[in-house]
Amino acid sequence: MENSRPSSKRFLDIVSDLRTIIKEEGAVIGDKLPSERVLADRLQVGRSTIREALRSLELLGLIETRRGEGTFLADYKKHQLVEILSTFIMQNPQSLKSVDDTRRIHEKAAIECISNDPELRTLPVWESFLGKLKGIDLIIREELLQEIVVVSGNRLSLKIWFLLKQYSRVPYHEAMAEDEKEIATNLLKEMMNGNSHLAIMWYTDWLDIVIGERRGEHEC
Amino acid sequence: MENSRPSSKRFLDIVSDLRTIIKEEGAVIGDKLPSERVLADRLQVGRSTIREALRSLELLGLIETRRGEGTFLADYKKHQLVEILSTFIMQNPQSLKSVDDTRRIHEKAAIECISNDPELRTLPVWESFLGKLKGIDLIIREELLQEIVVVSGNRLSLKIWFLLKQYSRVPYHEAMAEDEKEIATNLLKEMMNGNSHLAIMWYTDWLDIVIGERRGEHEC
DNA sequence: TAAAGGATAGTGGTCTGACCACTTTAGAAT
DNA sequence: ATTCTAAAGTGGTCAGACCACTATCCTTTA
Repeated sequence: MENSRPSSKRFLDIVSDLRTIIKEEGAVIGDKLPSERVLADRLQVGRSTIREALRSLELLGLIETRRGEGTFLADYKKHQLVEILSTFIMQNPQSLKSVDDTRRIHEKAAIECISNDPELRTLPVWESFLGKLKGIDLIIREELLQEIVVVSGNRLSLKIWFLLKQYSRVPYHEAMAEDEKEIATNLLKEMMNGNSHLAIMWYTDWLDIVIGERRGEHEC
Repeated sequence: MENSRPSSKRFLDIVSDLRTIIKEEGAVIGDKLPSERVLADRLQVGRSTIREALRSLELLGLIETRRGEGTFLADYKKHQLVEILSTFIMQNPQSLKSVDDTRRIHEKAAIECISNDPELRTLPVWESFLGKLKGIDLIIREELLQEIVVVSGNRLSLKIWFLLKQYSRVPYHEAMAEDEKEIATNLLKEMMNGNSHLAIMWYTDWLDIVIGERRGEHEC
C-alpha cells in the first residue's frame, strides 16, 4: 500500500487497499470484513473516505452490507452491474430496437440449447405446456419464453433477458391468441424432437405475428 | 422520486434520483452536473450521502470528477469498471462458464446476422481479413470477432460483448495459430456466401480449438 | 436449571461543519 | 487593454455526533 503520494483520489487507493486486505486475510464469499471504523483506523483515513470506497464496491455487487451487523464479501454471481449500467444506458429510445434484437438473441440461444440437449428437451414441463396450449386456458406469452430461458441453464443470460424484457416493445404480459398457440405448439414439438432449426423457424414466425413486423426488414 | 419510505439505503435511492435528474436535464456526455452541495440541497440529503452515490458512479465509469471544476457525465465506452471487477472476481467457478456461454451467444448471433444480410456479408472488410489470414501477419483473435460484433450493428449486443470479453477465459489478446487461421478463413468464406449454418459450425470448431474444450460437454 | 427478557456494545447510515487543494472568474491595479 | 490578484466555487477529506439496527451478555423470571 504505497500511497505516499497524494494521488488526488484517495478513495480509489482505498479500493485498491481493500482488495489487498481481502487478499491477505484470505476472505471467502460470505466472510465478514473489518468494520468501517477499524478500516479507517488501520488505513489512516477518515471513515467517510472508507465509506465512499465501500459504497462503490457495494454498487458493483462485490460486497454486501447489513446494518447493525457489518460488511461481508458478496456473491458476485448476481451480476447486478448489468442492472446499474442498463438503467443509465437504456434510456435512449433509439436503442429500443437493439433491445428487442438482443432479447431475441438470448431467446433463440435458449431454444437452440434446449433442442440440442437430450435431457432438457424431454423435460415434463414441455408436455405440460403442450397440454395447456391444446385447451382453452389463457397462456401469457412470457410464461413460455421465461421457462425456456430458465431451463437453458445460463444464469447470466437469464438475468440479461429479464432486464431486456422490461424495456421490450413486445407485449409479454398479454395472453396468446389462438393462432399463436398453434405456432407455439409447433415450436415446442420441434424443440422436443431436437430439431433446433425448425424450432427457431417457428419462433421467428411467432414473433413476426406478435410484433406485426415486416418480413423484409433489416433484422439481426 | 417517490422515496417516502426510509429504504435503509438512501444512497441507492440517490443513484436512482441522479439518473432522473440527468434524464430531466437532458444531459449529454461531457455535460456538467450540479455540484455536490447543490445536489445535497435539492435532494434534501447530506453532502456525504451524495458523495457516496457519486463515487459509486465514478467507479462504474459513468461520471468523471475534476477537482476544482465539477462533475461531468462520462463516456461510458471506457469500460474502466471492468478492470476493477476483474481484479476482484478473476477465478470464479461456474460463474465464468455462464460468462463464456453468453459471450458465445452474442458472437454466434452476430455471425448469423451478417451471413443473412446481403449488404453486410459483402463488406470489403472481410476480403481484407481474408488477405491478412493468408499472409504471415499476426492477427489477434479479438480483432476478427470484434469486427464481426461491431458490423452486426446491434449496439447493445456490442456493449454486452465488450463487457463479457474482459471476464472471458478465452485468450482474446493472443495471436491466432496457423490452424486457427485456416478455420477462421473458412468461417469468413461461409459467412460471405451467406451460409450461416456452416459459418456457425466453423466458429464452434474454432472455439473448441482455442479453449480445448471437451466436445461432449454440456454446452449451451 | 432453563427460558425469557432487557440493557449494552458494536455496526452501518446519515448529517453537520469545518478545512484543504484546486480551478475559474471577476475585479483591481497597472 | 492587459496583467495580476483576490474571491468564489468545486471536489477531497476529516472529525464528531446522532440514529437505527443487530448481536450479545446478563439479569430476571418461571
